Amino acid sequence: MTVVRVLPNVTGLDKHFDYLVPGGLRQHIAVGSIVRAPLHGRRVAGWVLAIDPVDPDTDAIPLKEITKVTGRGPAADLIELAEWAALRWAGRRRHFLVTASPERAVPTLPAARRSGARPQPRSPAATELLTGSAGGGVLRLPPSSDPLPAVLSAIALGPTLVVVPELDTARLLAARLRRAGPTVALVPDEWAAAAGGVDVVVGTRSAAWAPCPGLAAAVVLHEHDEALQEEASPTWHARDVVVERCRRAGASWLLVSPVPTLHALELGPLRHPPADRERRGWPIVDVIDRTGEVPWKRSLITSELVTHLRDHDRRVVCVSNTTGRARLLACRSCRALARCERCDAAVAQSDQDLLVCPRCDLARPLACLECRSSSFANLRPGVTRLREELEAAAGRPVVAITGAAPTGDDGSADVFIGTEAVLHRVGSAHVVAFLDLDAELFAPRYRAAEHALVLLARAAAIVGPRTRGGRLVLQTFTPDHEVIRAAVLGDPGRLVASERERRQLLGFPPYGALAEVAGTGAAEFLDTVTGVEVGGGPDRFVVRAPHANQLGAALRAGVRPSGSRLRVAVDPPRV
DNA sequence: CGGACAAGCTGA
DNA sequence: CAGCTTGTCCGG
Repeated sequence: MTVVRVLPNVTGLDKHFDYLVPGGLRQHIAVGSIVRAPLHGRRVAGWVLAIDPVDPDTDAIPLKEITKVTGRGPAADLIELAEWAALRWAGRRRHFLVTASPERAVPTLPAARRSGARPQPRSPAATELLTGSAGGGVLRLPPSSDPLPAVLSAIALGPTLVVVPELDTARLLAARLRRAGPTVALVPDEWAAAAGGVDVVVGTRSAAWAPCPGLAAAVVLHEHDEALQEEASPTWHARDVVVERCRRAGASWLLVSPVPTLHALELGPLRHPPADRERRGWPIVDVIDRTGEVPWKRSLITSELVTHLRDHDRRVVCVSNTTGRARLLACRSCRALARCERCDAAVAQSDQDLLVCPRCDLARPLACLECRSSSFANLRPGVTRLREELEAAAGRPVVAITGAAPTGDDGSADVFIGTEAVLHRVGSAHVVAFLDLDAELFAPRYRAAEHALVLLARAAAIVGPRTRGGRLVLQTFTPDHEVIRAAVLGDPGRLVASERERRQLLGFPPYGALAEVAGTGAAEFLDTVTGVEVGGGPDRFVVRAPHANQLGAALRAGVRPSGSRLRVAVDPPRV
């Protein structure tokens, strides 16, 4: 009788078990199939990792039988990719296989839908990268330019996967592609159609794991966007999964962004339009040098800004980052209010990314007590007061927009103030003003400069190119900063050389691997991890190794002490 | 993870 | 010593 190796879909259990397959079920089973099987007195779902495994380490044990075949799951190549990702990000295979599986059972696949005609490639630069000897590359396009030609260049090669950071972008792109001719599956909703076979599979981060039989090419749009990385552990990044998947499949890949990350530039060659054309795609940048301000008269609302605010024909978006000054926080995953573990008071976020209790001064790492998530919503930022001041200066209504509030651009005002979330909520404006860009430029994170340029690129997409009057206003005490020069010249490449040198010198990613280990039992756990350099502590450690794969493997080989509640984040977005 | 089973604590 | 909690082990 056939034997299958099954990985149970059970949290906290990363072991596989062998089962017998009753004759009637054999024909419905393939590697990746989702089955039900008895385990320790219950019935659990799981994935078939292998059929008739060559190393049945289980000779002595009487095997039980599979109960049922639920349906299709991730194809064999994705099962292997999950194995790789589990090592790379020190996670469990289960996490990745859940992401790669349909939300509801798919007993049978629909027939393939492929349009006979392939689109003409529309972007010579994209085609060059996709068909080059490196297998792929990075395409830098100015902020508001249309990526569709590059996507069509990929589709011309065969079945294509397209990953974008946001669901709205995915929906829009899917609709545009359908109009252009190719057959499209928007995942996760159309997982079955994608698995059956279409010309293009489109989706957000999780689409890196979507089925795409015959994969010939993959495109990641907005490669710089943080949403491409999973916030919860394992903190995998869609860019890296897509590139590894393509390498294994012999497919081509393309990373598109106005401001590609150093991580992307390490993966393959870069192409971009001629300097003058790229620059025309960026907005006008007004740098407001605040170094001349009288210290006791400092205000975030400068006279230059007031000029824009008083021009009632202009929509103005103001960005003020309140990092380190949040008064009230709630967990983004479980919605619990961040409270002090000793006295239960609501805690504030300090400048050092600690949760600090205003009542008893106890500090702890940025992690939810309920669910260990480190992502918090800022419920009471300092933006409220700024809104009133702006309104007085502008003489018209000003709407405050923060990450937590469900408000957006409802048409009731043409001036907005908010944290960087405002850049996601307002679709278009004439001017975006960064009231205190230095807070971004000098944030205590190794990726601060890169992130600041990402914000400027996002703002640039909101106001549009200089040829249509788009304008950024940057208030700063460091007008010669490389990030500002890059924006002024419309040349993101200006930041790359200095940033690369700095990171190489300090061994920061991508020229070295970093992980953050926090939670109870972290110290004991790290005692069992070998071949890495450990710093920080006592409740939050930074772990380093020369290469990401090495770091992930070392962390996964570590022994978690009983009762430990660890959060392991490889390549954490902010350190 | 969650069921099984052992060991520890409590009260009549 | 039944009845309950707490902890550790392990699954095919």
